[in-house]
This record gives sequence, structure tokens and C-alpha cells, in this order.
Amino acid sequence: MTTPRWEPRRLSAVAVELPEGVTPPGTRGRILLSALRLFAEYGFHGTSIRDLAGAAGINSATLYAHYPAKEHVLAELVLLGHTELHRRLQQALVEAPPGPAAQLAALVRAQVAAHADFPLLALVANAELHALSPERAAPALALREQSRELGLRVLRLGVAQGVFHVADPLLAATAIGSMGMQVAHWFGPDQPYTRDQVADTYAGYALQLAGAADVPAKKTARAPGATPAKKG
Amino acid sequence: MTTPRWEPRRLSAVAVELPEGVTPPGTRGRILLSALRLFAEYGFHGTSIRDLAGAAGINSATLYAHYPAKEHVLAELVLLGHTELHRRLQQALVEAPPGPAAQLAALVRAQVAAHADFPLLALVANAELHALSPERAAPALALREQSRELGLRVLRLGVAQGVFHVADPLLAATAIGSMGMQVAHWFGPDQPYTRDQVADTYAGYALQLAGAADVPAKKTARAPGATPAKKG
DNA sequence: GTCTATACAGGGATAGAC
DNA sequence: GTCTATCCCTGTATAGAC
Repeated sequence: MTTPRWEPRRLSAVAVELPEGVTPPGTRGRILLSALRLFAEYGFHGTSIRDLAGAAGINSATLYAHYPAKEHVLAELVLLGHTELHRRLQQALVEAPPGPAAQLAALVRAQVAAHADFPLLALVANAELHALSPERAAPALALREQSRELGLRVLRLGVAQGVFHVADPLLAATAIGSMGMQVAHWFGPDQPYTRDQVADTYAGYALQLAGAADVPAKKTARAPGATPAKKG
Repeated sequence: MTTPRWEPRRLSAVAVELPEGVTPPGTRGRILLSALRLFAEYGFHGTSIRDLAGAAGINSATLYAHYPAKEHVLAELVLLGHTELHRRLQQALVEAPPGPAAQLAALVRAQVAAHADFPLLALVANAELHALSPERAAPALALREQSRELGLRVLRLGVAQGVFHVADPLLAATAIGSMGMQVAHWFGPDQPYTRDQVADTYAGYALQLAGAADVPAKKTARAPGATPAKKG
């Protein structure tokens, strides 16, 4: 591919940006941001070196003064994405009020917020990871595993404490994680929700899904033990 | 790429198959099944014509006796995937007991079952859709929209009837759909759940998430070895 | 329908001047 | 660091014999 064959469809008009403080200065930063946009829209294999250089406003040969190969650009993005998510999840846990319910809500909020704040990065980190060689994918995979375990631990603890009621915490964690992950695919300025609306709503969904005994009295909550409103 | 550079990682050892009755006979069928596996693992742009022909056991030129271009092979898979899901959702609705709760459960079961029965197809249909030109992506997108509306209608009806309790049915439908969609990414013979365990469990999650007043005391899945797992 | 052979554009990457 | 120029391979697709 030399020039885009059709209008972007994979993601709508989302800001092309990276988390604070991680964009390299100068040309290397422009390469990385261009790659963020192009890899998200056309995929790693659907983006050529010349596409990438053109978007960054440089000659294709200049790329190799900053990265030894195209794959290294992807590797940097993938690692950045996984690092940012894991950092936010950890911070959310640290700052959360005590108790599994509050912690689960905090984790889901953080996950949704991360994917809504940087949908392009989340998309590339997840959907293009497979294009990396095993050794360059490994660091991201390790972070992903750690992130997954954060949620799983909270769910297991909540079940043990009788706060959650799920037969299988692993499956519940998977389901909850899936909700948030997918946010990167549709969140953008062309839809009616704010980042925090989605984050709060999804946190509520997660608690409901987990059968939390003490779902905070949001609009969506129902009275525990209430008689079925009835019927259809 | 001429030969796989590393072991498949995007999906584990999942059967390479298409829904009953849709695999074309003869060489065309072998091309389609090879494409299913390769596109799922390496992506459309990560798979060359020669890869595809080699996997199908033919010369690359022979491909063009069956498809006018590589993109048409992908288009067929993407359409097959979306068609199969939509067909199953419709059938599930038709066969479901009356009432939004039973209907939502049936929809989620059908979605999960479809993605667990044909994870490769679901992956290609969703993750590689962006590689199609707009006009060849359109039919699949139309089907996707119709499928989405099935779930949305059930949720809205349930809210109107007081069976569900969500402030925003669209967001709830999105969250529920996201859970099931992701199943294609991890379901396989290397994990402890049966298709029906996941389907039933996820259906229960959906009802909980939607704040269903009358969540049926359904069987919930367990990992084998814990307590006797049941199935439906 | 399938093959061998090949056209030829585009791919990733390097050499070497500035 | 950046460019021009270029190498060489891989990519898609076609021609034409069998």
C-alpha cells in the first residue's frame, strides 16, 4: 500500500496521542505517533515503511536512524499500551477504598478510562500484538498477565468474603475484562457518552455481574430481595 | 512472509472448520479453510498469496481460477461469519420462551456458542473486516447492525416491562455483546470450560448485568475438578 | 483446473553523500 | 539526522501450455 485506499473505518476520528510523558521528543516521537495512527487503522502488515515515513514527514531511510526495523516501532507501542494499562490498574487499586466491591469498581473504571483515553493505543497494543516476534511480544504478555491477575485476585477475595456471588471467578474476571477491552473499539467523539459515564456505568455492570451484595445505590441498582417486578 | 516465522500465538489449537453446509466442495473449499487458518493467525495482510496456495496444496496461480483476488477470499469468510452469527441469533429468538429475560439469555447463549464453535471464523470476521474495501465490507456491516439491534430491542423491551433495570439499554447491550465477542479470542480445547458452560454462565452474567428481576436459578459453570459441573 | 514461467509493482532495508 | 539512490526480495496477478 502506498496511499490509503479508502477512508478510515476501523476507528473514527480519535485523537492521535500517547500517555503523558512517553512520547519521545523530535522525529522519533512523530514516527511513533504516525505509527499509532496507521497501525491502528490499517494494521502493522497493512502499513508500509514508506507510508509510515510519509506520515511522519520524513524519508523512509530516515526511519532507520531511529528504529532498527519496522517491528521495533510496533514493539514500542505495544509495550507502552500494556504498561499504561497496568500502571493505571495498580494505581486504581492503591487509591481505592478498602473492600473487594470498591476495588473491583476501581479496576473497571481504570480499565475503561485507559481504553477511552487512548483507544488507538489500546487497539494497537491488543490487535497488533500478534505481529510481533515472540521475544518482542513477551514483555507485553507478561504485563497483560499481571493485569489479569489483579482483577482475578479481587474477585476471588470478594467471593471468599461473601461480597461477590459467582461460581467461577476466572470466568467472571474474563467477562468483565472483555467489556472494558472492547471500549477501545467504539469509544470516540462521535458517540454520546463521556469517558466517565462509561467508566462508572461499566463499573456498576461489573458489580451486578459479580452479584455484589452491596451494589452502591445507583440508578441501575435494584433492591436486594425485592420481589420480581414481574413479567413478560 | 514466505513461511511462518514463529508458532501460532493468536489462537491456540482450534479446529479449522466452517459451519455446516457452507464449505465449498473441492479446491475452493480447501482454499477457504486455509485462508481461515492463516488469516486468523497472521492476518490478511500478513498472509501472502503463496502462503495461502501452499497451505491449500496448490500453485499460487491456481488460486485465481477460484477467486479473482485475495480480497475476495477474505470477503467470503467475513460474510460467512456474520451470516452465521445473525442466523443463530434469529433462531435463538424464535425458539426462546417468551419474555425479555429468557430472550436475552437465549441471545447471549447463541452468541457465545457461535463464537466458541467457530472461533477462527469469528476472529477473521471481526478482526480482519477492516482490510476489506468498503463495498465488500458493507454486507457484513449490515448484518452486524441487524444483530446488534436484536439485542438492543430485547433490552429496551425488558426495561419498558420492568424486567431489566438499566439506565441505558444501549450501553448495556454494548457491554453484553462485548463479553460474548471476546470469547472467540480465548475459547479452545486448552481451557477448562465447555462451550455450554461458558454460554450458560455468560447468559447468567448478562441477566445480572441487566439487573434482571427474575434471574432464573440457572446452572453456573465450574472448573472441572472443583464441583461436579453441569451442562445444558 | 492446474501447472510453469514471468511480469512488474511494492516491500523492507542499506550505502554513502551532505 | 536526513537525504538520494538503490539493492534485492516478496507481493499480487497474468500468460499460456497441458
